[in-house]
Amino acid sequence: MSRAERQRQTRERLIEVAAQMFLAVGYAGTSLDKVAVEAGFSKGAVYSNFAGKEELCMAVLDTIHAEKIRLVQAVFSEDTSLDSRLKSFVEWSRTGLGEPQWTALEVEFAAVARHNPWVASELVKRHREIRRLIGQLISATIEEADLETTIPVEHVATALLALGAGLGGLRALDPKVDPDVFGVVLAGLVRPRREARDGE
Amino acid sequence: MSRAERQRQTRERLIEVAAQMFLAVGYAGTSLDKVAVEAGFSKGAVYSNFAGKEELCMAVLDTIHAEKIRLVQAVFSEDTSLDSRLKSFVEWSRTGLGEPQWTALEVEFAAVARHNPWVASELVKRHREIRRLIGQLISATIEEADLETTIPVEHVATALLALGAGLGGLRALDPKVDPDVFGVVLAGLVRPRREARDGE
DNA sequence: GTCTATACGGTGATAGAC
DNA sequence: GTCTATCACCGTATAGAC
Repeated sequence: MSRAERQRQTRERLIEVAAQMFLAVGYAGTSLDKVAVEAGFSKGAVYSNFAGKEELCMAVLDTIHAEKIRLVQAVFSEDTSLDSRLKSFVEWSRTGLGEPQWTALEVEFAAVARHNPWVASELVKRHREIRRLIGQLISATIEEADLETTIPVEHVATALLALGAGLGGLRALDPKVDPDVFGVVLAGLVRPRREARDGE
Repeated sequence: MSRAERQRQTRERLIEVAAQMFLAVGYAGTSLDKVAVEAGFSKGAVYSNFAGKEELCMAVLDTIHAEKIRLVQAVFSEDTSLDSRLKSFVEWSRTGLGEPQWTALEVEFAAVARHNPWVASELVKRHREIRRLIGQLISATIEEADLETTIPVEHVATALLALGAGLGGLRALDPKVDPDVFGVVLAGLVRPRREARDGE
């Protein structure tokens, strides 16, 4: 028991340190040796707990994802008016969702996946799940708000995921890129629902 | 004279070979040694013609950018109906603009810029120029077509650039991601212009 | 079973010969 | 300008201590 507990702590400590480094200097810029030493271990400890650099980064991203999803769902579960919740979401999307360091890592790691089928398939799983989640949130929200999307909801979900990643990438390079673009585009893709259609 | 000509040929040959490799296996996956040998030179020749891996990749991207811009402008300069030109563009955007290998490289290289201020500033220059170009094309097109964007044109330009990069990244991983999302979102962001406004 | 120590192949980069 | 030799560094693999 104490054995398993210690390993869990080692694993978590490695993930914690790795997360800081990956976010600060990117995937390629992070060396496993520095991660291990900074965490108080040797490089071999990393390989005892993770199959390699890719798996470590995947574990890091998974903890970040869990946190992001938790936050989004918390925002949409607020017991306030719809307007208030949407405002909270848009406000949060500017900082938390588009966080350049995170999005840049996400996007850099996706490039790594091109050489590693395992990473690719794992990422695809997560992307599909996230798009499903986004679609659900949008569907529920626009229904409550008597809005409709100007394009199919699945397309909106894919577009928002891609837009978030792309914007984060741009903003990581150029701080002048307007972080509001995300919310503005989202607003541009919905319109008031016509309760009673004329011709149909 | 023959001297300068030979060096120009060496440089072009290196860029040509490097472009193939960068696109095929990505930035990190490409080694300068293999590029040099494949081109018929030694690694030192690369360093005689380029300051390093980053500059070589930047040169590769510049040739690709020039080609893409040439194609887009050719499409919009066609001497046909507006509908026909737009159709050409949307058709081309599905394959040429969203080409996963290219977008993935673009996005991977942007991650490199985080350690290299020179790369960062060069990329920012190009992004701003491209957004300016996109904005011009959109402005001219929607005016001719009596359309208007639902959000400011600058935002549309930024959004399309980000969306293209993000979608390319997603599609490089997951072929099932719908390539039409780009065109659909673009269509969702424009609407017929009201010639005579009521209230204002 | 975990972690340390060490070694290996390969990379980007540099210095010097031609 | 180009090539060869060399260096420092990284991810990975393995052997052995506890």
